[in-house]
Amino acid sequence: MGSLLNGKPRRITLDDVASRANVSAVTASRVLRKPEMVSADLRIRVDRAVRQLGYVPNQLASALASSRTGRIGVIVPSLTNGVFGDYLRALHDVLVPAGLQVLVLNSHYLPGREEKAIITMLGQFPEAIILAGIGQTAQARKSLRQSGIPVIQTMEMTDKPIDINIGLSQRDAGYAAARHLFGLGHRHVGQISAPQDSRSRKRVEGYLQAVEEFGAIPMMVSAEEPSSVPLGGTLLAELVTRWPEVTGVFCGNDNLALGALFECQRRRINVPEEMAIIGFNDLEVAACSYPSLSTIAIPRYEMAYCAAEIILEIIRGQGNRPKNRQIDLGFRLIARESTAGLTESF
Amino acid sequence: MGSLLNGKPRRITLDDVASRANVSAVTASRVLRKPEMVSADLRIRVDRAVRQLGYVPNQLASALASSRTGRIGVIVPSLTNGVFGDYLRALHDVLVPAGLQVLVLNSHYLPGREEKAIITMLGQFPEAIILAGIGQTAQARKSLRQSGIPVIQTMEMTDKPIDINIGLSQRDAGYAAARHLFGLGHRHVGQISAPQDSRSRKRVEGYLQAVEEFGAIPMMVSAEEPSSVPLGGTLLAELVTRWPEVTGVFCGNDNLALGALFECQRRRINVPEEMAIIGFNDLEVAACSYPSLSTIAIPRYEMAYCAAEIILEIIRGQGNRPKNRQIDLGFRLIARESTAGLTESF
DNA sequence: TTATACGATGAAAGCGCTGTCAACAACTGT
DNA sequence: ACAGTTGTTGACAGCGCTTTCATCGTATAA
Repeated sequence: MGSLLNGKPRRITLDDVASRANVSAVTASRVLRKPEMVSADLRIRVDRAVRQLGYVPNQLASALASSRTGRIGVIVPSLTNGVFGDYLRALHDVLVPAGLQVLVLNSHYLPGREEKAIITMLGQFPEAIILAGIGQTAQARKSLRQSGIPVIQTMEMTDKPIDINIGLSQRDAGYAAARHLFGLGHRHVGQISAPQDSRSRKRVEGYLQAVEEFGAIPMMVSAEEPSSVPLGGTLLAELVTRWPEVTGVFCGNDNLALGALFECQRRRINVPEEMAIIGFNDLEVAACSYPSLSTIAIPRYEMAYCAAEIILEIIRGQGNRPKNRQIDLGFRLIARESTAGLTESF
Repeated sequence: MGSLLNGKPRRITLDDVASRANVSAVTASRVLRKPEMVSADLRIRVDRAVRQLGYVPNQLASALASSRTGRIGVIVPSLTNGVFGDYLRALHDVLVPAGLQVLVLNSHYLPGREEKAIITMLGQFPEAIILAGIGQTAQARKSLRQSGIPVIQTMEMTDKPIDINIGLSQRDAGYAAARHLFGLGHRHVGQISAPQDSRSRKRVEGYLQAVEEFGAIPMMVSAEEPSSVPLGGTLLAELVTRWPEVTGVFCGNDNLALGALFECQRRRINVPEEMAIIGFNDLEVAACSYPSLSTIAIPRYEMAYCAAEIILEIIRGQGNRPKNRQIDLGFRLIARESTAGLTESF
């Protein structure tokens, strides 16, 4: 059994299975792809042969012959960000049971790398592509269009989707976060961010809108480096140094917010009494930190779920796109301890 | 009508390029794969045809014909865990510049899903496979052996590697963490964990060894659910309820440690004065929390880097495995504020 | 000059699988 | 009993590319 000795272990092919089961290769193939088309008797024989031989289908050959790769391409800007954990989970939840494979590539928040990732991905012949954000390069958009496959842009809304767009208004969400702080009575509300992507910038726009609406002065600090917990601390330090009067801060995301919280603790600034903090995304940690973090919950699982279902529908059906190509899934403000104290005045 | 997806324009193939350049398909292929074998004249003609037609090679067909896919399979138990972020980065850093593709699958810490992932992966014909951990199912091990490709198990050591093993002794590392607490003078050292994988269990073994060595009583709380920050809080609460005398806790990983820290803050238990906390992995957040978290740093980047280089060597060379198939990269104890105070007594 | 080596090129043969369609058996209703 | 139907199965022809291996012209040695 399993002799590792002989020099060239030829791979088990469908033909091997077929001859072992005394059927034709086509039938063996059908047992694997469309079992309902084969009689029970043969099905059992083939299944047994597959098991005995340890046959593993060659997906390359299968894809080449059928021009269906069963692959869905996904490009996200980060794998470690908790947001994309839930996002990818939703994709798997829908796509894997449907017999599709999810291919993930990481763009590292860089449009250039996203473009490369898209090209690479297209070379794999995915049957659809799901992207995070709407900021693809012109070249990338062109390649995507040319490919003819369904393309879903997620996480934010756009008026000119490449194909289909599922998201939320990041600007409105940013506005809601800032307005929450102003509504609590804060007059000096700061903003810290690591605006690597257009979504982050949209949130800042929302903040600025609120600032203007409440007749306040914008107080913003940002960094070009990737967002991280420690960066939140650094940025908060810079913020309170430049504007000591700040009593509330809207952080571009929950990691920054957590870092800001730690920095406040380190500096003996009480949260929320002396500094109210609101984050963005509603990562798991936001609910259990001390004090717990107020934040904006975005429907990341739902967006991905919805995207996956639409893809399924297009692939199963005749490739017809849904009537509605722009879907806004909204967001929710979650008020927790880090902005508690005063009652919101409206 | 073999076009991909709803009968759009036919894809440009190598034959199209060849006839446009007035050469044979073989020559066109060579221009792309082994340009030095083709005369300058033809090379230029083919290159021009490629550009004019916007030809993109079909990797499926190429791989099928040459039985070289240029793919390296990687299976990790989690994508969101920060540990695997660095791990995957190292893999990309080495493999992508070498012209290889990195295919990642997620096993969700379940041996059954890992087995499925391995089968799926093998169906893609990777030229090598990198695994996290050593706990593969018997079936998975068999398939891997049968495939004949290099297999590298990482993250922990084993006496019986499937092929090659790069890691560290999780048991020793767990022992070091627990011993650190005992060494600081703590007599009642607890342990919390979410032992989804064998690595986590090995760390607990190390803890138990230290407990015995210091003549202490084991005080352990664990949960079967996936590890998370909030779970750390829950487990710490359970720990101090069952053993109020506990003054130090070794957390199975940094997320649990962070949750434990928050729970201590919530309960007004001072860290480290009343409760020393040590985590595991040295995630980014451990260094910047307040108080900062002591932890065990594991060479996750190095392990992956090393694995990638070995693979490169095997693939480039004649498939010869390195002489040393078991590589222990060690670990480091990082003492920070969460275990500060007393001076370690040895 | 003739024999010989060599580099450049193309024809043919698959890689392992699936789509198509024809062949055939086992039914149905009249 | 017959044609008509339904359901199974297999032969064949590729999918787009690469890998032989044979061919050809030219440069080198004798």
